[in-house]
Amino acid sequence: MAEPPTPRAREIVAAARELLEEEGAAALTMRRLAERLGIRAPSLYKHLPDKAALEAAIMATGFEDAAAAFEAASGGASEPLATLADAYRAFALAHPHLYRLMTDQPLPRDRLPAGLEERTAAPLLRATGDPQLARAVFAFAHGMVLLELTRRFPPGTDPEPAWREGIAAFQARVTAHESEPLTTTGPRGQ
Amino acid sequence: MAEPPTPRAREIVAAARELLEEEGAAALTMRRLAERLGIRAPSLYKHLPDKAALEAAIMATGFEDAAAAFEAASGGASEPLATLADAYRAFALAHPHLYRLMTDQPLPRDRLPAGLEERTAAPLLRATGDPQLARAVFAFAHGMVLLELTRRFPPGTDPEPAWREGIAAFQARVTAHESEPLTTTGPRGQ
DNA sequence: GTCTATAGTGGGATAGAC
DNA sequence: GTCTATCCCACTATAGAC
Repeated sequence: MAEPPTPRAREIVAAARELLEEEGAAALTMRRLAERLGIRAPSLYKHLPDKAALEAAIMATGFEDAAAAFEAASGGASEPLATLADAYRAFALAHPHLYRLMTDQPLPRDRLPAGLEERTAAPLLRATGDPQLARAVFAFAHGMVLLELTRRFPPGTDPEPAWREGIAAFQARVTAHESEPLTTTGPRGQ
Repeated sequence: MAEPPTPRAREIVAAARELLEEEGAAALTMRRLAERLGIRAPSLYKHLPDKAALEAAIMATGFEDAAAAFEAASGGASEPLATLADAYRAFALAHPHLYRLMTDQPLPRDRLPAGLEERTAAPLLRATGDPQLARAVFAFAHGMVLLELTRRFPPGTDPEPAWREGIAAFQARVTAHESEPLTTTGPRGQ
C-alpha cells in the first residue's frame, strides 16, 4: 500500500528504477538488480516480498515525479491544457521505459500509496473542468506518446502538428464547456 | 515481406493466432503452439524461420481483418468519423491480445505485405481529410482502447462519454477544415 | 513433415548458514 | 543483511535421423 518502509528497500527500488530506465523492462530482473547493487539475488527477498512489489514501488516513484511535474506545469499557465500536454509528453519521452511500466498493465492500486492516482490526475481535471473531457485528453496524450515511443507513425513523421491538432480540438471543447456546461452530447454524470 | 507461402505454414499461423487470442501473448510460445497442433516444437522451424516471423504473420492477418472492417464501416456512413471510431473500438475490444501484439512494438514493416499499413489507415485519412488530424484521431482512439484494455480508468467508469467527447472535438475540427483548410495552427505540410 | 535429443540461456524464488 | 546452494521452471533454436 505504501512505499518501501526501510531505507535499504528504498535504495533497492532506486537502483531498480535506474536499471529499468537505462536498459528497459527486459533488463529488470532480480539477478541484474542484485548485480548492480553488488549483492546476490536472493538477498533482495529480505527487503521485498517479490518482483511485483518491486515494480509497484518503482511505479510509485514514477507517479510521484509525474504528479510533481504536472503540478508545476499547471501553475498559473496562460494555456493550461497545452502546457499540461507538453509536460505529459516531456515526462513520457524523458522516461520511456518507466512510462511503459506505469501504463502497460492494470494499475496495482492496492500496492500504490493512497491518493497518488488522484493527485496525478488532478491538474488535468482542473485544466479541462470536466471528467469526461479529461479522460478524452488523457487518452489522446497517452496514445500520442505511445505512438511516438513505438515509432508507429511513418518514418520521418514529425508528431508535433498532430499534437497541436489534438490540443486545439480539445481546447475548443474546454472553452465551449466554460460558456455552456451542457453540450450536444448532453448532460453527463456517472 | 509476404504471407507464409505454404499451406502448412498458413495453418500454423492460424493456430498461433487462435492461441494468442484465447490465452494472451505469454501463452504464445513455440512449445504451446506445437502442442495445439499435435506436433513437437522443433517441427515448426521447418515452416517458419523463427518466432518473429510467426508474430509478423499473425500481425498481417490482423491488419487484413482490421482494414476490411474499417473499409466496411466507412462505406457511405452519414457520420464517417464516429462510425470509424466505433469500428476501431469494436475491433480492438473483440481481439484484445491481437490488438496489443499489433501495437505494442514498432511495426516490422519489412515482414509485412507491402501497402497493408496504408490500406488500414486509408479510411481514417478519408474521413478526416487531413493527415495531421488523422494522426490525432488515431492517437485518441489508440489511447482510449488501451486505457480500456488495461483498465486504467477508475473502476466502474463508463468509457462511452469520453469517446463521445473526443469524437465531438475532432468532428468539429473536420468540419472546420472542410470550410477553411488553414486554421489557427497554421498551414501544415510534411 | 515430423521426430528425438539437446544445447544454451535465462528467469523467480526458497532454505538455511553466517 | 548477505551468503551459498539449489530447485524448478520456461524459453528459442539447432542437428541429424526417419
